[in-house]
Amino acid sequence: MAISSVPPPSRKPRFDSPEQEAFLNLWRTYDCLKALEEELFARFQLSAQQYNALRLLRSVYPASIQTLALGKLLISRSPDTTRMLDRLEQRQLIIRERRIENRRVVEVAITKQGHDLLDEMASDVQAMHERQLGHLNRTDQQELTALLKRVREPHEDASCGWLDE
Amino acid sequence: MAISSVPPPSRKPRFDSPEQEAFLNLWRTYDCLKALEEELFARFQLSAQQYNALRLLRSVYPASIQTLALGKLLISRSPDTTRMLDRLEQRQLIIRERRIENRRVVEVAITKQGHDLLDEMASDVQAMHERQLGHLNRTDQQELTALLKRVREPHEDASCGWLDE
DNA sequence: GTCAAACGGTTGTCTTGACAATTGTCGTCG
DNA sequence: CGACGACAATTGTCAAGACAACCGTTTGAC
Repeated sequence: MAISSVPPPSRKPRFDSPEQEAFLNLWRTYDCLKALEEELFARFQLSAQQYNALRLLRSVYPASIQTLALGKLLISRSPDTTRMLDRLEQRQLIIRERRIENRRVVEVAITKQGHDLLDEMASDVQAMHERQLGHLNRTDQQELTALLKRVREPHEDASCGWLDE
Repeated sequence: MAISSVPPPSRKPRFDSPEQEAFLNLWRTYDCLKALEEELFARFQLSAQQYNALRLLRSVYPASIQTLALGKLLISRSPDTTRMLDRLEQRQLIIRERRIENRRVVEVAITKQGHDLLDEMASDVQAMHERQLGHLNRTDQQELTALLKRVREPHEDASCGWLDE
């Protein structure tokens, strides 16, 4: 089979359906904003997931939370919570402790160093979010958030419930 | 440092800013819909990126396209186009051919088998998109798409221009 | 012509995510 | 008490993604 190298003769429709167009735009937009995130987090040697884990741990501080419960709270389901926490523990940003009364569960909490790191990052994170979405006015932001929630609504009960609210 | 195991004393605000709330919703929603995609594509032993590559190749058929140009058209930037195409070529879904007049460039095109696979998947893909976003009416879909485009607008020129339109 | 820079793609290497099986622990039922 | 199933977490393994260095090729300057 030979390959012709003439320019595209007739541009076919870009999307097969409006649903596909919406989803591909969602994907593309997420990917676009994610790049801004990662650029920032990389400077602190963190992944977005790790940052969110720290953020969640701070939100329950001074209490702690079980490993699997934390995993469910994370934005994207990650079956690999253990190893992600390993890396955070190595840097002493979190502390893990096996319960005495139930040795199956491991409680996770953020440390002083973890708090300090979040504080150190705070202003940069705020600036990054400003770059990401600051050009939308408050109304549009709320509308976007509302639309996204409605997109998830029929799926929440299935595999992707969000317990962080 | 001891870990207290009492329930959270006072729920802290879930988000640091409306921008963060919007972005985390975007992330979560993308992740949620992606799960539906992957469930489908896995049945055909494809990744979402590979499916989109095939879709793009079909859209320029019978012409072909250069490797790097295809990489730029893909939804999320992947520096690893070569190996992804390797897998597609092994299954004879695409064909690659080094140009004679410029031996640097490699032209990529979809094959008969590639077309057949897309045809075979078509109805399932349509049904999946229906499940993803079918519960939004046409107006809301368009509004979501429009909002997402406006989100990307100031970033397009930077690292994430979308050439597929 | 010859050399150097730019280009297109490929390969190596390391980290990260995905899925499955395993370990250790607890509750419970016989 | 002892065995079994359920549960929380960990570990093993493999495929994907990220980043950078590396060919082969072409172009252009001199």
